[in-house]
Amino acid sequence: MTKRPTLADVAALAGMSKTAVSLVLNDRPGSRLSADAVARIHEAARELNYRPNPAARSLRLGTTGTIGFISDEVTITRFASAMIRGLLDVADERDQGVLIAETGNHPKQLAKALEFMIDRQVDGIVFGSMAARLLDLPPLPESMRVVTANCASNAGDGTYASVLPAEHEAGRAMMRLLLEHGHGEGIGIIGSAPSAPADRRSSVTIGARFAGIDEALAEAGATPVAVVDVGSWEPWNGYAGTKQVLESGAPVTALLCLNDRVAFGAHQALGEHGLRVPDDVSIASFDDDEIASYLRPALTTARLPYEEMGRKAMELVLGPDEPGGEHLVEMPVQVRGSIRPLDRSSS
Amino acid sequence: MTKRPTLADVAALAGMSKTAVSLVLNDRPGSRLSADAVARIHEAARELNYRPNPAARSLRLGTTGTIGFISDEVTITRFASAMIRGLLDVADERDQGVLIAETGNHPKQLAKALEFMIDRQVDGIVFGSMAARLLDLPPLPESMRVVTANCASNAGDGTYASVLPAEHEAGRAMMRLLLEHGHGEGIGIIGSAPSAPADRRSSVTIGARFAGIDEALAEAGATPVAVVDVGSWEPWNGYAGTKQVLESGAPVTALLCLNDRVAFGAHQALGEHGLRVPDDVSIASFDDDEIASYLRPALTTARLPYEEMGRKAMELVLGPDEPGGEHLVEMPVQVRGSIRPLDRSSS
DNA sequence: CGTCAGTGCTAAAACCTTTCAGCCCCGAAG
DNA sequence: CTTCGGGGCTGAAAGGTTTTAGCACTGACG
Repeated sequence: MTKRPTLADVAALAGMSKTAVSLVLNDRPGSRLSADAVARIHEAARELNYRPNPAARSLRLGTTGTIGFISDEVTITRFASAMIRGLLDVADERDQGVLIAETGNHPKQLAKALEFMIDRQVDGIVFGSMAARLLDLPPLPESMRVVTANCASNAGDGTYASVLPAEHEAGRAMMRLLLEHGHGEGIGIIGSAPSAPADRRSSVTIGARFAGIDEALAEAGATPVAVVDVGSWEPWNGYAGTKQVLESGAPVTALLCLNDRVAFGAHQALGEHGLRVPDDVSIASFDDDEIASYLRPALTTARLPYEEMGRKAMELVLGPDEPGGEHLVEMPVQVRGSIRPLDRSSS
Repeated sequence: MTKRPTLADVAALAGMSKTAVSLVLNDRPGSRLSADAVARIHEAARELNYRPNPAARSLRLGTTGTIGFISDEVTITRFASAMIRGLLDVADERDQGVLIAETGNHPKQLAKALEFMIDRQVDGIVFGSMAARLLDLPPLPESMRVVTANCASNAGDGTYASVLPAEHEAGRAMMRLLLEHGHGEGIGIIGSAPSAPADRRSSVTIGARFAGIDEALAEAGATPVAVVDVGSWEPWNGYAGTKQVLESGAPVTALLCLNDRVAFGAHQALGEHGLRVPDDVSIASFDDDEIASYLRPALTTARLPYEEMGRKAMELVLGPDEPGGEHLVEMPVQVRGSIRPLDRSSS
């Protein structure tokens, strides 16, 4: 193991100039070298197992074949890690590298990560977020390609492309599913309504989810028999909120939980009250978290399409066109055992 | 936004040579420049907001300030993603970048990722794995610093440092915990024994966990009243395995589950049999997975220290000394509500 | 006065690519 | 016989940094 072969080594072996080798290896159109020369160069490169030095290339070209991924906590927490899978898949297909950094929501960390990426001359940046928040981005170099995944940016002029889950559709679809199963008279909703629907900073998308739910209700002329605000969407809050509904005596036949963890808590509370899923109460929720499939019966839930958002974001940032606009990714409904048609006789 | 300032720009502004600027900015020991010159250079650099070009530096130095992280599925799946948190934390503290790639266990992908990292001249590589397997690594450049996290490599000569969870200790500790709570006469173990303890390729560490469990049993002269092999450690298998134990009529007072997902299934099976945790049956397990804290009562479990392993691995690869040897990271026991002392009267 | 040791600083090479500008030669057209 | 065009190829510069070797000067010492 001596030293990596360089362009000059290949040139020497092939008996040609560095220019010729570079031209051939990058098969530059318009450069006319004899077929013989081309063959000799390829042969020499193969023989030396030549691989170009990316640092030198970057220096000359100002381009790196690397995309930066900056997120609040995507890489770091388990919930959204599928997003990385999507990003990496696409990057790998196109032989691009991915440089990652996490900010933990500290603006200072964000600035540092950004500086780092720009210094390294990444060809583009994907910003990811766990909760679909509005991101405060400092001004970036004109030429930098930027896509935000599961979040939007403060650049209100639509400068940056954003990839978001189609929450409106999903909210509508889940509620309709419940209605179609005959639960119109006994629907409970577990999970807080967004405190200020216009507060895009805390969540860009949850408002849309609620709008979809409301739309489905309005279309059917139905009203929930219970709506409980549980604060943060954690299992213990779902448990408490559901308990509260049950103790109030509201005649629920189905629960729409705002995420799977809340649904998990609801499941526990139902169990303790001697109610069975789905025989006594149906449950529908959102996210398709890991636990959704662990429950017995497994949860019917609308999947947050992290992997697809990651793919889409990387495709946009690598794509031929300047990225821009809002891209919605479908939230597929995973139909499992937690919903059943309401027995007419019991109404 | 014109062009990034270069060393030459700083030199011109300070009225000094590029050499002087480089010397000062890297405060090279032994270079004697006048205090005045040093001040002028710093001032100029600050004024232009100069930041060195990493590509140029890499080209010259052959070093990149970047560590590669290659794993089978760590980044991609949720279970071990805390490992990345540890890696990134340390990297960030030391201003290092992290380049990631996933192999999905395909040797071809591994080769590609490796080639990529070597081309980019990363300063070191951390190999991670979800399941503590034995990794097949192709030969690497002599100078490359390598650490494996939650896995070992085939380089049997101990060339590469490895960071592993202290499974033996943890196995022993969990079993002792159960014994100390008076469950010596009624312990059931849910989860397969490793089919071939010597098969380091499928798991380098699970053997040690079982050895620890056995050691604690032997020390106390106790024998489990039931041991059930459930195949893969998933909730549904834990459920089935536990059901089998209960139906066999074995007088279990405590269940040691080989991971939290199995424990989750066990919890469900106990519930369906009208048994309560921990009043009727105690549960202990391993991993400290997300769901361990969702259960009611929450699970007492020995944590798989992914984050700490990530930290340790990055520290080793960045550390001053050539990494080497095996580094065990403690698996702390998270004591929660799922275990209670056995009522003497019931024995 | 010559030498010597510091002190303060710099020119230029090296790292490896890509690319602009241009060289030489040959055959064809004027 | 010149001019021209094009085919086949190359020299050298540029990109931004680090580092080696060494220059010019001053003051002290023999």
